[in-house]
Amino acid sequence: MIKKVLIAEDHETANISLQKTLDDLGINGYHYVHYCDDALTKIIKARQDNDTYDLLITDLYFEPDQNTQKLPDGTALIKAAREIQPDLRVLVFSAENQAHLIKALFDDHEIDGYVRKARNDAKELKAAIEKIAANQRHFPRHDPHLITPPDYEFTPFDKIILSLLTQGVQQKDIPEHLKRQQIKPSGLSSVEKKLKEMREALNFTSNAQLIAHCKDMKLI
Amino acid sequence: MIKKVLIAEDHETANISLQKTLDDLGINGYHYVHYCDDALTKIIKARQDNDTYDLLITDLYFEPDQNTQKLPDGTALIKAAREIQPDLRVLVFSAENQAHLIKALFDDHEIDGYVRKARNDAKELKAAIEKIAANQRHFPRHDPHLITPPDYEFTPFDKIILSLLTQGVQQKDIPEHLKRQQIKPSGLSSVEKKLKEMREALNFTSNAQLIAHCKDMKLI
DNA sequence: AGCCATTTTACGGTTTCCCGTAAAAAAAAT
DNA sequence: ATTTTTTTTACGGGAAACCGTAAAATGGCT
Repeated sequence: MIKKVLIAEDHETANISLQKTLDDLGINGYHYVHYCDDALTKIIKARQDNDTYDLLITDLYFEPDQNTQKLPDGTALIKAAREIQPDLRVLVFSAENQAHLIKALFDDHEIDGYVRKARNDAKELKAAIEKIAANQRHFPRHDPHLITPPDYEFTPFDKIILSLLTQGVQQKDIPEHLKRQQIKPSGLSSVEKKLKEMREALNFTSNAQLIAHCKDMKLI
Repeated sequence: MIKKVLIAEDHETANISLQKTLDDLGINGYHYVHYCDDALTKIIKARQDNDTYDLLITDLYFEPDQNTQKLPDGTALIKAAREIQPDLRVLVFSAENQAHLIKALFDDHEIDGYVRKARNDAKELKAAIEKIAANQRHFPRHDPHLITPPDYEFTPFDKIILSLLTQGVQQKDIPEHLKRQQIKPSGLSSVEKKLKEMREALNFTSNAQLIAHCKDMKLI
């Protein structure tokens, strides 16, 4: 049964709709906040008062503003919240549509549901909350707008190289940057090999194409 | 005075919040739709019935689904609506944060207000509607998250070149692609000059950096 | 330690890209 | 129609990227 819910969502309109959704479901024991840090504070407080939340509904991305926050995003909030209260159920409500990122939420953070901000999101929210109340997980239904998982797994090293390229560092100068950061393979040949490997894995012909793709995937 | 309002917004939750905002303002003569085409239909019908809308509140981007639509986005809706009813006032409500795109809405489409989906969007919506009711335009307040206007104006020709590069066409092969599409300057030197010009205008050192930037700006 | 497997680096040859200059073509002006 | 101006193209040298191969270094393993 779900009685006490915490909403963490910085967009005021989205927050209001979440509240209305809970009203419609007859769940009136909810609080809402517009910052990750406030959410964590409430979770800690509730734990101390032995009156924990049954469900956290959170967005993934929070826009930074003048109030500096410790928790950078929803994922960090989930991680921190679970350290306080491991049995807290979590429903993520976000516009994110990259399948591998959503999959990672289920796999690595064991979230209980994901609803994408999209055409029928209010109806889907209700369905998700009811499923979670029945101790089921709610996976996004097959959605043609979910971007298919990447055909290649980018390592941190890959991302560093690509990131340097996007910053305007030319290939031949990448080795010195790597050495400065004490990153293990730093030879120019290794950089060339890595780039070739990425291009071939994705069937690309140029680095330009590779960088464009990574930007689309929001990898860098 | 604003009495009759049309809401065009595909995200159900956002749509609900817009309705609630109008309720709070005491405006109860509103209709809402989830598709651009439906919005235009209603505007045409209202015109025929001599009961036109006072205000259109619309999103910019509508996700395509199985219902094929004639109007691709909010901008097209605004354009089409104004042809039916030139005095229709328009408030755009979108997550878009590129200043030059928002500016273009005010300049080219003479919209009456813009509210960005962000932290205090519900309060800002109310302020915007009240200002429009008082025959004023509502410009987004100075917002650090509005992306500053680009330092370089990309021509269609620029975009074609960049687009070819992101598709994996190598530079030396761009001339034949241009000739095939019968685009006027098609020499390799012209392509090189253009790229150099773009890089220098933006203080970039490589094409990789240039492409990354354009992807960030959603220009390609 | 010594040996093997793997990874990393160094080196060359080739292709592509970069950039300046000059020739050619096109457009504008007289 | 001819000159002037601007735009486009062609060409060539030099730098960077690409790619295969071989040498060197690294990391287990007995």
